[in-house]
Amino acid sequence: MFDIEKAINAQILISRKIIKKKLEKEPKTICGMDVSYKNDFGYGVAVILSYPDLKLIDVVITKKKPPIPYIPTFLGFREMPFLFELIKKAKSDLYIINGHGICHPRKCGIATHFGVCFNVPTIGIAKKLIKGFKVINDNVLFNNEIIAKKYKNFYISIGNLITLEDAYNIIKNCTKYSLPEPLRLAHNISKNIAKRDNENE
DNA sequence: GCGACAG
DNA sequence: ATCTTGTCGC
Repeated sequence: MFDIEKAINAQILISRKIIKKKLEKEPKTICGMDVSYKNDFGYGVAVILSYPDLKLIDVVITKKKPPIPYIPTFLGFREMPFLFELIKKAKSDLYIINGHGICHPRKCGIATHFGVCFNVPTIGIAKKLIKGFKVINDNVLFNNEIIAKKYKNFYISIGNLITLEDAYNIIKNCTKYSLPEPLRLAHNISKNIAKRDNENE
């Protein structure tokens, strides 16, 4: 059973451990992570690219059943097991996660959840805002603070160990199409694997 | 009937 | 997220 009260408390504790600081140095590698679903299974994929030239370095895949169904604002608890398996084999200077970072009611979207738990720099990328968040002039405000930036058709917020300015510039530098390259590739691969794996049954 | 909230 | 075809355009 999924205990909502405990999950909320966990998110609050995690949010207190966010470290917002500039990257020590420019990342040499960036990893995009995403999970696609088909029937009972989820397919997690991590794609590591060099930066800033964006050459493919590695792809890691994991297949398993998600622990809980999707519950808005608790995505981290559903997908963390996938990210945990992926990071074992996918070490990188920076991680881009499909989902929000601190642009979340308790400042604990999946990118923050993951970034704090594994003490790695993360950026959250999401195509839609969570209920209650509004964008004004491409800025998402939360208590008079710019908590996320809209860029093209998605939103950028920090997860952990980075600043929004750094995150924005890096995302800008690695977005050629509708999503940042590491994430776009992870998304495409996970979707294809989910489809293909299911066809062989 | 009301609300409709990442993936 | 997933269910789903063709079609327009570069």
